[in-house]
Amino acid sequence: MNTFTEENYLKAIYHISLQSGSVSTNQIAASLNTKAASVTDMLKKLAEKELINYTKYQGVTLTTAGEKIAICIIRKHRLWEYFLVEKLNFKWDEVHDVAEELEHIASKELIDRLDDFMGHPKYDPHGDPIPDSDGQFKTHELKPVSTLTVNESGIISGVRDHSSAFLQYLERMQLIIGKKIKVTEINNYDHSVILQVENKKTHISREVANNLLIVL
Amino acid sequence: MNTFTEENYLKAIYHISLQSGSVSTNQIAASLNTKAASVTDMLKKLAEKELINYTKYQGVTLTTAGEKIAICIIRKHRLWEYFLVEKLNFKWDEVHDVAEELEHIASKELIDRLDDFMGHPKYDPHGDPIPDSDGQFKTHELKPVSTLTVNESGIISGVRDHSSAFLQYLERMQLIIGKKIKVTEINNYDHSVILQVENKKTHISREVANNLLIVL
DNA sequence: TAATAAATTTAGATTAGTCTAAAATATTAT
DNA sequence: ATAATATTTTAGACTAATCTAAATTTATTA
Ligand SMILES: [Mn+2]
Ligand SMILES: [Mn+2]
Ligand SMILES: [Mn+2]
Ligand SMILES: [Mn+2]
Repeated sequence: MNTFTEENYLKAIYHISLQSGSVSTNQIAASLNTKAASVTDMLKKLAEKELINYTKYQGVTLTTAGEKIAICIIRKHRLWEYFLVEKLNFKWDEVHDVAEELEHIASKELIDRLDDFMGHPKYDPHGDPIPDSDGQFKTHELKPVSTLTVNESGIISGVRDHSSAFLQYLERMQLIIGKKIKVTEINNYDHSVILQVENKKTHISREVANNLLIVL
Repeated sequence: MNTFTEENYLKAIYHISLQSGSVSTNQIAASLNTKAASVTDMLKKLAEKELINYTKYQGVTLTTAGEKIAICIIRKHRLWEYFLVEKLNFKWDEVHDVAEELEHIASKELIDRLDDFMGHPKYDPHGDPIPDSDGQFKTHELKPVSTLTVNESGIISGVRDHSSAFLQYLERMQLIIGKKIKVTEINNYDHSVILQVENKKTHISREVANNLLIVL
């Protein structure tokens, strides 16, 4: 098996590659709060184990084996987050750090039974898809509220920023996964947006509109 | 906070001291499948942190702080075992190894909410008491079936041997926590015991009778 | 009490993961 | 194309946890 540290590197590489395509040493270092020199050392080890493709100075990609491990960790992370929110009544902004620990519990049996126990949820509390036992999951195409024009509407389905500050703000504003919203006005000057949410109007900044994701 | 390794040492010291009173370097090494030299190194570190009282060649005892940590780990271990059996349908012989990992998840909030979720169970699946949030727990006085005489009875309430071989055997024989048993006969030659369990008779060896615990 | 055996500690190495500082390579801008 | 800058890798050192082998201390037993 792999160490916690190796698992965290694989997960970081997976997440970065989803956004930027290629994955650089510095990106990994930033994402794991470590130094580039440490990353280089670990990349050599992961390449040795054939979990990544690595050529000096050229960045890395996951091998099939590496990606499988990364997705398995992400499955565990998101299932535990779902458990914490749905069964133990944690708030959606409180679960990430505990899930960072729980995701490294090895037992596959455990996570599959937990999945059964909760009825095979498809999305975690932040709207991110939960891979199934075989690592399969579908990404629904999400777009930021900021891409909508006046009178367009959608259903809140995810967040781009996972920070607890942002999550707490959304909860306070009742901008919660599953709610239907409609854009009633866009401010010409600062691009802030006024939303119709149920029977209330809510005014959000451009930045919030950029980080709040919907499906049509 | 403490490392997993430190936590495992504290837990081992706690368990050994319950049985043998004093705790020697070799006992710890045996219990953790490591070498005496490694134990000595760790004892120095734990003494430095004031979690144990240690004088060279004299064995160790836990300080109040050390005992508090040990009990906290044991609470987590036993609550997770309860969760695995009661909520995820694991068998009682399958949960120990996973609990050995889960017990090191740090969050106190998590374990207290898990405790709430399950309704504050008092005993784990093997009959061992679960310390409450403040580390308090009561030990009911258990005695081995082998101490009973003919016609005495009791309720199965714990095991002395936690090996899966023994647990699987008990389950196969339907000798399960909570069942009432009565000694109907004791074999003079090999000290094996015949039990009345509900409407059936069950024949168990001296060794099993020694490792199966009851309350009167 | 002195010799022997057992338990424990020390000395010196090893491995995983990390760091800083310096060297090498790649990128960008003139 | 060359110089300046940014990125990445290497070199060398550190900590935590472990090991084996040797030295020391304690316990046993003659
Ligand atoms: Mn998360
Ligand atoms: Mn999430
Ligand atoms: Mn156990
Ligand atoms: Mn148990």
